[in-house]
Amino acid sequence: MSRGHIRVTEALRDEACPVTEVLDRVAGKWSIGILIAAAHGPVRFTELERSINGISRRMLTLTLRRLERDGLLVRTVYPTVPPKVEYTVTPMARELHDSLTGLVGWAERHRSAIAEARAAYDTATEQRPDID
Amino acid sequence: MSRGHIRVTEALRDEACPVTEVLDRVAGKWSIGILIAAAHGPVRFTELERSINGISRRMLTLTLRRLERDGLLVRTVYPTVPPKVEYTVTPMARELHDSLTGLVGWAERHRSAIAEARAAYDTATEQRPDID
DNA sequence: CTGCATCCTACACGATACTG
DNA sequence: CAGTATCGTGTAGGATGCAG
Repeated sequence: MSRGHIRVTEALRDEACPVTEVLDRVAGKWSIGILIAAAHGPVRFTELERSINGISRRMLTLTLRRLERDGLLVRTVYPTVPPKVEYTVTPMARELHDSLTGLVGWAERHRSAIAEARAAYDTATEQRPDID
Repeated sequence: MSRGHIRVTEALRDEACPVTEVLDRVAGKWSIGILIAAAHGPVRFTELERSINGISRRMLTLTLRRLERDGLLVRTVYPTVPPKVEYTVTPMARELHDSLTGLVGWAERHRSAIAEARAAYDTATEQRPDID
């Protein structure tokens, strides 16, 4: 698929908005989980697949590739008979770790509060369709 | 046990995916920008629209609604002749601020490094056997 | 074991126009 | 000023199957 001109657009947008830039890299449903799981040391493909609950093989591969492309992960292939591949976080990605765990910790602390806020909002927002 | 890092991944899995939860809330192209922009005090709709470069009115509204629903923003309407609406971050959202600015700061520090990593990766990947 | 190819659906997002 | 309504696009992500 040739998307050369698309890259230009992306580059322009990234220049304009550093905030968007963060999200484009760390966004995705599984990026943070992978980065945290790999933060402590080299992790194998299957190891990630098992530890990250709910991820499909396809998304694991795609996310891994994108993180590798952005220089957040290093992929090491051992040409053994059963293939062995290890993913290691780069120093750059390691700098992200604190913010990432901060995010996760925040989510854990406020999970119930958020659920309540949602329920309250939805209840208050529920309009009766038949108000004549 | 010599494989202590396994415990971390297991912990991640046991959490019923708080990671996904964070992203579901903070994800979206504009959430972080809005939360940071509103962190210093009440912000009006148009004020946000002007300060966040590139956001459409529709996405601003949608993101605002979602953040409000999750209890991260409080929406205050002043029934004046020209409508006035202010959005204020909740204490819960304020706790996120450090992690958020951490992310943005990280992005700014490593922007060029990431761009280089991307270019290098793409160059190494575009080894086309035959050129059309 | 570690992927890639293909098909498909959901939804995030943008553009535009209209409104109290 | 602060939205809502509608339409169209791209793409993230899931399911499944094949391969080195």
